Amino acid sequence: MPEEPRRQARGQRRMEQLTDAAAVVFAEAGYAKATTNAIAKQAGVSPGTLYQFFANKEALAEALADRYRAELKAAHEKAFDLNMAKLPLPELVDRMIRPMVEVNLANPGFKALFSSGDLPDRLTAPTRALQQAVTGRVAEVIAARIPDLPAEQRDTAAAVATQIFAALLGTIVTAPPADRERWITELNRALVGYLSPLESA
Amino acid sequence: MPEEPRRQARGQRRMEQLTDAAAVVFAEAGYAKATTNAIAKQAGVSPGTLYQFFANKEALAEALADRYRAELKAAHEKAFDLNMAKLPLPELVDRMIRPMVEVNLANPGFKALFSSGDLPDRLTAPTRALQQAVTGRVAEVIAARIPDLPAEQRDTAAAVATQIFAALLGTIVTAPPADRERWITELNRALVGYLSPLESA
Amino acid sequence: MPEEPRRQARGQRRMEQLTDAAAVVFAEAGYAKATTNAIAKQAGVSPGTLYQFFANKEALAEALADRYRAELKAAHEKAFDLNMAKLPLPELVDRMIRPMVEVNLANPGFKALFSSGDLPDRLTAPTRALQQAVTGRVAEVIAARIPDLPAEQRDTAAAVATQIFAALLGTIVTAPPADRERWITELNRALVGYLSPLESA
Amino acid sequence: MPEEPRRQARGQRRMEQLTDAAAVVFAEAGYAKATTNAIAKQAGVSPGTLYQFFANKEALAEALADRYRAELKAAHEKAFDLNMAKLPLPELVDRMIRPMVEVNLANPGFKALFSSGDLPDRLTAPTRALQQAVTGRVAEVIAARIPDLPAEQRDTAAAVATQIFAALLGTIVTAPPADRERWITELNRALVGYLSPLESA
DNA sequence: TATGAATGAGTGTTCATTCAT
DNA sequence: TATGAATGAACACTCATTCAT
Repeated sequence: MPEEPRRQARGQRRMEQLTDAAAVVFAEAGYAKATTNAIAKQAGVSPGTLYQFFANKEALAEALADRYRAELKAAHEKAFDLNMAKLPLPELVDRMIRPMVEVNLANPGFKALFSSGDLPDRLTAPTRALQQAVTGRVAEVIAARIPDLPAEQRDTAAAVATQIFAALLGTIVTAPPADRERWITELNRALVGYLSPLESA
Repeated sequence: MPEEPRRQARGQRRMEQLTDAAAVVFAEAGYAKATTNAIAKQAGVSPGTLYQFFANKEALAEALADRYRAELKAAHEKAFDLNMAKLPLPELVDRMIRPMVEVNLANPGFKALFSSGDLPDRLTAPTRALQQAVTGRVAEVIAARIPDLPAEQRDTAAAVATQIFAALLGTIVTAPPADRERWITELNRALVGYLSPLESA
Repeated sequence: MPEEPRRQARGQRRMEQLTDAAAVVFAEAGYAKATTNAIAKQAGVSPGTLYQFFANKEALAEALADRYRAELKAAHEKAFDLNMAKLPLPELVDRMIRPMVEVNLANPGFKALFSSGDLPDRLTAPTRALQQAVTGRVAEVIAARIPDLPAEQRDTAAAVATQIFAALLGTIVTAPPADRERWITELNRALVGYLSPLESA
Repeated sequence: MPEEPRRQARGQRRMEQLTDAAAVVFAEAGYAKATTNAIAKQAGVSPGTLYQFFANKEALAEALADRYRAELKAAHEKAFDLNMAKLPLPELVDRMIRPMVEVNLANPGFKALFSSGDLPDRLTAPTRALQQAVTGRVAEVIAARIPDLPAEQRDTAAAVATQIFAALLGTIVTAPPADRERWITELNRALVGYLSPLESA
């Protein structure tokens, strides 16, 4: 009797249902104002069921952040490999940026978790994890491009670049689609401007 | 008998007491989770008193934002004048940045209002006003330095610079004091990197 | 498994519990001073539960008014039919009045909703609905008894009769039981006195 | 030095100011929802001053009721004397009713105190006093007209008549001026209908 | 007398979370 | 597993009343 696997599969589906719903509600209301009851309803499920799978609102955010992390990673792996690290910097930056913007556009809840100043302390954890996933990836690319850069400088640069990216992401996503390209260009220029001096060091 | 002025003075003091308290509580809890009762208690005052001076939580935030705006302006005016616009860019940026960092360090609630993604819609107004005060100032300086730059490019640059600044502000303020200088340097490099290409256009 | 019906039944019971409690508290304190927390406590339930079933205090009053309307209708239908419209007027009036007085005596909150001057504007709606239910019934009876009476006169008479009734209801219900019959007689005389001239028109 | 009288005069004026203001606010908001601060503001006075003259909200209502009582009495005395008690009943009733309606129309707060179902228990006192002033006057007239009527019946009749009057007053005052005369007629018919059988007893 | 800032218990309402079914 | 009724502490805000000036 394949009871167990079936159950697990069902559970898996439920969890996705719920994180999907959370993404929608976080996107509409922001994390702080999102209510678990609203998320449950959006998932077509009772509040009790939600708590069967997630210990609390925060756990839901964490799961969502994990999912975004995975999606981000997949998008990057698909669009980017370390051989590209030697491309001209503006092009390299462009190739880094685009998939992230697309993941963002495709996932309305992303921004609520990725760039948010007003969260309860404990939620900073998943937010930070999400940011660090990006930072780590950026650090890798920098390492591939400028192998001689001391680790500390490299990590600092990656952190700063990520923060610049996070800051402008909101503007890009919120902007009318027609303006989006312009803001992406600005983001590119900002990152190139910041990173290029490192290469000649 | 200076009855009236005395009373007004008392009212003035109370309002400061309350915005002070709001700053503390916003800093600790963020705007969304800050409670008016907590603010009143922090001010050593009953909730009713708070509402004698401020119509609601939002009004408190607005008043606080106004105060920060004024303080920012004063700090800038003291430390900076447009003659400096012709200094070497890194130095210019440094002179712009430092007073803002100091105002921030001195005002724990600043960040909660200045860089916050998760606010009720209506609060976006004071937040935006605060950001725009900065953006405007930056635009002025750019205009003084690169008079031929088209207005649109100038405003875009000012907006982007402000957002980069806002993004790194958190890191600077949160960082252990020993690391602060390092982060300020990075912020400087980021801004210089972004802005310098404009000069040769 | 009769899960669903059982749940619904429970919900139904809760709603009755809550309207019962509201009736008691409205009766004791009047609508304006009645607090939802007091109603919840009277129902032996937490405030949150109250709001699971009723969107707000007003909704509770509306439900209560509806219930009274239904009870009134039932009482009338049981004790009265239009064939009686041809009885001698005093007897007819008596048969109209008695069931209403009884419903009133049995429902302590009735008066608070039926005859109340000091309600928030929006609550006037259920109050008015309740009064109009009575007015409508009275108009029907008048129509059956005096078919030739122009509609406008009939409706005016019904409205006035209802108001006379509402005015004396308080006295009747408040009076010591021993005096009640006396006041009912007076109410009867008042209504007969007002209505009888219409018959000879 | 005429200090004392001047002071008293000033106090008198203040009290009038305040009862005037209370009348306005009661009329607009009803007794329950009227706030003492609103009354003070309407009087152009601070809340503290209000409490210098009136122990509480209720005392204000009492004073207002007293004033209305006096005004009513004056109006009646001006328009009516006991010789009229022998007029045909409809005319007599008309002469009783009109001045009261006029006082009502001229005093927007009257209704809030005279016919109000939803008041805190203790306020019932002034309301009742107001109603009893009317009842007493009606009883006098009945006594003059039907001297042989036993006191108990007379008082009952006066009470009932007053309540009928109170009930329809709201309709009359609220109605569009064009309809007012019609409602006054109905009130007259109701009272005549109720009272005329007493005469032939 | 007059002021108006101050009080604080209390209001209607919300929501993360639990638990009997 | 799933339900959804139930919880209750907490929230933003109000207002009759007091009191230092």
